[in-house]
Amino acid sequence: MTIRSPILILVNDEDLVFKALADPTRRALLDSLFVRDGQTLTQLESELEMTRFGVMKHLRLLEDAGLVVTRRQGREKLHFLNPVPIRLIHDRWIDKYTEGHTRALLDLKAELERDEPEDRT
Amino acid sequence: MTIRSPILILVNDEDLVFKALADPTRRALLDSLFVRDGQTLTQLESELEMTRFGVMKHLRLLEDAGLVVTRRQGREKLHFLNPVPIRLIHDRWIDKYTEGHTRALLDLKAELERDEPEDRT
DNA sequence: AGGATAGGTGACCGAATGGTCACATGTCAA
DNA sequence: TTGACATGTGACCATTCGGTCACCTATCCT
Repeated sequence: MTIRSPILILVNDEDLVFKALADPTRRALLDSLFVRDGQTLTQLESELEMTRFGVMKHLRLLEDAGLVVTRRQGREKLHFLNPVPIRLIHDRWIDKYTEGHTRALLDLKAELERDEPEDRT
Repeated sequence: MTIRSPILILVNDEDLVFKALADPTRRALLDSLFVRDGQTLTQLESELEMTRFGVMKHLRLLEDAGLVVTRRQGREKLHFLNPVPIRLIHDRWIDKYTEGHTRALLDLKAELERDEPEDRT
């Protein structure tokens, strides 16, 4: 008999993770949870220019992908950010031996952008 | 007058990166380049069940996203994996103070899966 | 109890995406 | 120079995706 861990369930399907990250609204939701964890649907909706139904649909995809974990509290549903799938993406294509080079490039990039700030989505 | 670095051009639009990663064929291309870097279009096509045109279209998106860098050599075009955008995704949602916890969770997951191997896409 | 509030379901439509093909350009090698 | 090879372009079609709405269920509070 094998024991099935909750973590295995959280990060089951990689395709769901990448599909979930492909939408800017869903990335904004992750950003919001990164700043303040455990928000409800209504709280998250108030920060976006979208209907509640749209936000709900996006949160559903994030939850299916394991990027967001939820906990019910009375009639409210709290949403929490789960960093594990993101870390797995990193580990997939970043070689441990070349990770130093990547870090060095990013440091250089930050150095250059300090003089020339650039707008991002 | 400001100097525009090549690195800034490589990682310009985050949306292109996530859209590029959202397709399983494009992820397979990155996997192939991770194993053997600098492959041509024809080499990459031979590993996939798809027309040359389809593969070309996918490589175009990966290049626009900065995930793949190319170099022409005669009539051939060599493709190289660029890890910088992946590292940026990681840094966005992995807090440096909680990174240890994430690593610990993944170690535990690996421990559990050693007894119970699971198939992935 | 009963109204207000938080969350959920299924259908629907316009827009974007994945994949293929006919055709075109540039390069090597005999 | 001529034919073979590697790569590129634009149009086209089936499918998927993002967002909204009408309608429904569950919980809280007076």
